[in-house]
Amino acid sequence: MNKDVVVRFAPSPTGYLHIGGARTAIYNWLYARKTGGKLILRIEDTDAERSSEESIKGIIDGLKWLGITWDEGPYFQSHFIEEHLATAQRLLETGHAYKCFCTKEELDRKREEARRNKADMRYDGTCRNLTPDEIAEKEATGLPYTIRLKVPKGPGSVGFQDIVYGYIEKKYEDIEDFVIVRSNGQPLYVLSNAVDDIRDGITHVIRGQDGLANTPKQILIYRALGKPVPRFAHMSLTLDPQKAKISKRRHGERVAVHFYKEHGFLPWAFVNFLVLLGWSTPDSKQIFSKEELIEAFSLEGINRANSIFDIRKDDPKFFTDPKALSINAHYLRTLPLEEIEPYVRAELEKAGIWDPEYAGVKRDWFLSTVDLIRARFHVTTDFATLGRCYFSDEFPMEPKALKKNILKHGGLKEWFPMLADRLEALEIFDAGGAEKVIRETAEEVGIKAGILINGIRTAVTGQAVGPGLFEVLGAIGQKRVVERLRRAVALFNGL
RNA sequence: GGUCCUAUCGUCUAGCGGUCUAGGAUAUCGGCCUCUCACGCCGAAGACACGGGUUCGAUUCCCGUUAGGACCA
Repeated sequence: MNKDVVVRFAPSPTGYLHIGGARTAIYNWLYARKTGGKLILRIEDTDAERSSEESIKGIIDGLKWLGITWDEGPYFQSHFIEEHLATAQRLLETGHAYKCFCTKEELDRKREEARRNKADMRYDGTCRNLTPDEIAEKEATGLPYTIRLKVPKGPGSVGFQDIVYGYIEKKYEDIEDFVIVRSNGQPLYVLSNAVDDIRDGITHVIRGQDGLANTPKQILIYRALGKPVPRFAHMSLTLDPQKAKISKRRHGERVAVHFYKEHGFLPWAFVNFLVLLGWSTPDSKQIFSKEELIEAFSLEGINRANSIFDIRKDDPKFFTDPKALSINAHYLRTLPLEEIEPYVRAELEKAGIWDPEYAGVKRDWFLSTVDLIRARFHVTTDFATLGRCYFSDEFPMEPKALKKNILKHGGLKEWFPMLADRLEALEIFDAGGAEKVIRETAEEVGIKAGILINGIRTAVTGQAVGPGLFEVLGAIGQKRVVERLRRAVALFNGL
């Protein structure tokens, strides 16, 4: 293992794993695998109010489903609060931080005043220059205090070379002496996060662009602590079509990883889609195997502009980003059958139409049927819905198909039984044999073969569309085809 | 309000001063294939936010404007 690279994924367990978090996890994971480095999973659960066990489980399940593997952890930030506070104490002792006794009221007043003067409110450093005696005096009265980091005075600046955004610089004078420990004794995120990253030996911080703005503050903490500063790579954010940040509140389950698991996405297809949301190779390659992606990945390929996850809320044709569906469909029809077999099985089991023999004596039939129908499916759930007629005798009849392909041609009332008899009489029932029977019958009764073909398709599948009919008949099998044709005569009774 | 980031087809993006009459993917439309629908193949339409510079030459560099986003409050 390459000891030179240690990255981490550090989610807050305040909800399910959403696509933004998944993307961050994927980039960290890819970078670790690419460099032979180490990925640490750290749960930042210090917000006890909003954190939950359920959410931790959801995140871990989501990562596992995506196929993201980590080398260490999960660690829990809440286990290290003492260390965060001890670090603040050390900062106090070394003179890099100070106690601030200013009350909320005072600060609010100053803030209000600043607003009236159209100036920015930065902490004015009232307590920075307190003498030891003054501090002792205030402490003796039991006054609560926050701990603030001493930001250097003067004309300098903190800068760093972000791998994605380039050189970012912030003037000292634009940074106030920021709070690192609240008056109630809670460490702030900027501090906890930096302390954890130091302890875990993180060399590359790959995180959302929302961390960009407080990176200078964190660097100041590293410096005050005399620790080496890691490299930073901030990634663009994922927005909704209204260019608003995606959130559970606004978008519900649709932005959750588990939604895609439940709606028939293959995990790798989803990873492939997500990785392309804000990252690309110079040749704009679209489809990657895991090995290819690890090989091709680079932090430099991350786009600086935010990208839009094109969720379609009320689109009848696309229930989510069309590109995501397209990539999923691509994998569904091109992956080796054995790879999608378990997913199809899971869908059929969920629908209650799984036959254990599909994994036994009927496995060859099962795989070839999956192969026959998969080309026009987008998600694995389609196997249990659109593909139901191949695995169950109870399947819905589409009204439009019924009308157009069956009821419109009254002659089918006689032709269906005729075809049933002839197909039943076939000694070898296969695509070729069925085709011969159907075409000859069409000629005999003097109609276009298409009328019989489409009528039969609807009678045996309930649909107007599907694979070539003769292959369909071969897949459904002689007995069921004959039964369904005879049963179809009853469809005319409703007239 | 302050600071910072960003801006190429509807969407994801390539482009890192001339190779751009701006390439790919997806979505859309048309054609071929055909028993239907897909797949596949072929084709069409579709973008450099705006305004100034710099330069012999800007999508590319600089500055403003606008818009969006983030962070701090």
